[in-house]
Amino acid sequence: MTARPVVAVVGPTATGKSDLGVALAERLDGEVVNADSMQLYRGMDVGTAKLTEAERRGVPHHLLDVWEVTERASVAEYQRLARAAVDGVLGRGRLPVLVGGSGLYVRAVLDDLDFPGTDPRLRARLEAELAAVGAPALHERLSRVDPAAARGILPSNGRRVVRALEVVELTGSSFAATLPAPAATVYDAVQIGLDRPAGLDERVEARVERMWARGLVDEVRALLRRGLRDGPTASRALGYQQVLGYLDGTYGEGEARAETVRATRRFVRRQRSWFRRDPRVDWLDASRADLLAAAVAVARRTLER
RNA sequence: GGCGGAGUGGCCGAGUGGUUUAGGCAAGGGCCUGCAAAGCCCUGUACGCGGGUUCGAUUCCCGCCUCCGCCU
Repeated sequence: MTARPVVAVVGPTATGKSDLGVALAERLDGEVVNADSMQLYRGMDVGTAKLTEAERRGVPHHLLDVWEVTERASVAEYQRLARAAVDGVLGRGRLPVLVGGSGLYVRAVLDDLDFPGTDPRLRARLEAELAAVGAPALHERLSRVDPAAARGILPSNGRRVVRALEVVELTGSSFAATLPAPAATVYDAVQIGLDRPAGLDERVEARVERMWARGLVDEVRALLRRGLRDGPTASRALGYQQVLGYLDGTYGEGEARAETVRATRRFVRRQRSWFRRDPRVDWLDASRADLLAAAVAVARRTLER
């Protein structure tokens, strides 16, 4: 058995990662650590397809419901929390099962990523400038102070230009604009990639239908009272964003639902493109009958080496 | 049957007698170190059919077909 084992279940949404995570934890004496950026929010349950208490079947779950919807998400903070959670599980002599489709979050836990700091005031200033002069102008400035970073970021991508400028101003040194090759791992991790080459579109549709049936609109109304609109991250989550649009009349309810389906499909494409390029991911077709056995086999093969 | 209008890439939808042949959506591909369910980038030579005019027709003319109105 390796020293610091972690089993990660990754891949696009609506493939059944959460269920597999629970099953794996049961079989391998594990505890689940969430790696889904939106399930970190308290009160975002039906829209994020968070497992219910019953569905967790007694398996401890970490890092669900830790942020208020008004808070801006932060990978760096997530990294601290998640590493602490994983280490806690290991300390109990159990197996951490990291489950989630947020690519950067998964990587922040498993790989040796170091996020330079941030400063709210500086960030606010840069964002104001972005709004005033536009992304290309800021990008030009970036190319003067940090040409390498500028080359790695498209002039149109305001968000990333702002972050790069922030890091440069804060640290006085250059912003490493590209990820290191996926190699430097902090844990002895297996990444099981779950996908459904056929039929995922239908599942996405069914999932959105279910979200509505289970009261997504009411959930959003409740979150509104807790400041959802002021949350820069939570208010943009799939489903939530569209219901907000419905509630203020931007579109009808049916339209909001259809738009949620479309946006989720686009999201699936982005998730695939993120996870596909990591050669360490072992892919399994989620529709196979012996999925759990296959996943257990993959986990054991890698961990008991 | 008559009159009028329309037929454009998967859908919507502009437009023009000829270097780069709109745009939007959908679809596909990609990027990614502090909002990542976010942000950003790339990819489609299509003009109903047959003739004609022309150096050249998606664009002009004729016929046909289909659709939509109105009339009989």
